[in-house]
Amino acid sequence: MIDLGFFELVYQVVRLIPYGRVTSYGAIARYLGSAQSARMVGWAMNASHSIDTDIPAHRVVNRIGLLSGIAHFPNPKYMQEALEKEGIKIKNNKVQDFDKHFWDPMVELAL
DNA sequence: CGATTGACGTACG
DNA sequence: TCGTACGCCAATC
Repeated sequence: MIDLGFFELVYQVVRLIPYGRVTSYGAIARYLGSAQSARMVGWAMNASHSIDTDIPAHRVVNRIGLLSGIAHFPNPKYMQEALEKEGIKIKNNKVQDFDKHFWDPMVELAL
């Protein structure tokens, strides 16, 4: 039985992030209705390591496109490499053209 | 069981 | 424009 808590909601949204796109913690939080719970999104990402589901957490960055969670990955450089592999340019742990690659669940999913 | 922290973001000075 | 304070909710100490 799936525990439809804040975490599962976050996981579902993150899983919907298309290839070559990125989003922010705040965007997900707002989509879930808890605009000021961006921290919880990060918390959920941290817990994503423990779950079986494949969570493309590397596609989730903070509002400025900074890879704030890079240090929390098994291999820190995996996040940057994964993003670059998807065609996203990373400079100084920051997503270039973040606005172009930004995937807003509220817009894309047309809430 | 109470206090602190945390992969963030917005508001205010 | 930059720096500091607060909120949100769950997990950890």
